[in-house]
Amino acid sequence: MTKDFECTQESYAREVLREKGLKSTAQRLAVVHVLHTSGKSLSVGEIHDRVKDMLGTTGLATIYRTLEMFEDLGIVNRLHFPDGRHGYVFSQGEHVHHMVCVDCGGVFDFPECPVESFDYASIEKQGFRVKNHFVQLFGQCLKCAEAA
Amino acid sequence: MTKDFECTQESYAREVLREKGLKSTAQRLAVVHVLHTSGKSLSVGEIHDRVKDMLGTTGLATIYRTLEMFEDLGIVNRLHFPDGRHGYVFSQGEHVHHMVCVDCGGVFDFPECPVESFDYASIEKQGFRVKNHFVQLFGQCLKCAEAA
DNA sequence: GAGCTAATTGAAAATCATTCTCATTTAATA
DNA sequence: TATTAAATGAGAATGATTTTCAATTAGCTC
Repeated sequence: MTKDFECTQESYAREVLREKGLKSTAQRLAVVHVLHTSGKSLSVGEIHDRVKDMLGTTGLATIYRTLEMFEDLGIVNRLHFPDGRHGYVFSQGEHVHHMVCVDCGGVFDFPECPVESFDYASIEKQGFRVKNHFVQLFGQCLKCAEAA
Repeated sequence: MTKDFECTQESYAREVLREKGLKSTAQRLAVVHVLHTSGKSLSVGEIHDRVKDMLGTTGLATIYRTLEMFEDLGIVNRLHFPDGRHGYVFSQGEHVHHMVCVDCGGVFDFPECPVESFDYASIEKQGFRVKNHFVQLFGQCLKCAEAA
């Protein structure tokens, strides 16, 4: 499956896949497409529905397999919501964190990492070696604040 | 169910429950007990098993109901693991974050919040109003580092 | 461009996690 | 001790995720 025109996100994914010897299937590229054009995080079910719209029949298991693989590859980030649900957003592997609008579900990046500049002294005093971290902000976006 | 001797964590939970007009049942206090004596976060299933050890028969649904309620009351915090699983730790309502040892699963608090001192300027420029945040560190604890 | 092969997929079943229902029990209060 | 609303247990129901396996396909090679 090759298209004449392809956005940078799809080319990026294609490239990462090739580097790992993985195939750039229509399903995988469709997942990239729905995620990066969505503007908000999507649940597995939403991704599945949109990919089905694009490709016709598509198995749910494929969506799960793709998302798991993409997370390992740094192509998607998984968000955790307070109610236990998960959402997925496109990522190009940069270190960003996400701010989620609790009203509309919109997701916005913020590149400055609050944890990176944090002084770990008190933690390291106890002997911990911090390897990575998960940060997510919840709040209200401009649009929803105005609508309220 | 009243005991002659009770640890501060159980008294604390009992107090929070009473304030809300909720009952201090054996099951609820057992959940507090297994969580605060565990030293690491526990899954729902682990909590269920340990509570059953303490009380004999106990319904799994009760554990779920208790954990959900306790989270609302600030008596427990829920952790999110990279693989999608959840763990629960005891909390006395303070604003702490958790550092999880990826080897032994041990959980350690750190009271200094990296996000609270963070300069939100760039985010607020875009109109976001940050309401709360979720932060979790992953790494290796002293014991596991020494054992390795 | 056709053939080859390992990777990938779809569909359904299997598994695991979570919530709901409802009859029974119990903590808290009087 | 009696009352009553809150809480529980058991199992069914629901929902999320993973597995299995036969059929399909992307990415080579020629």
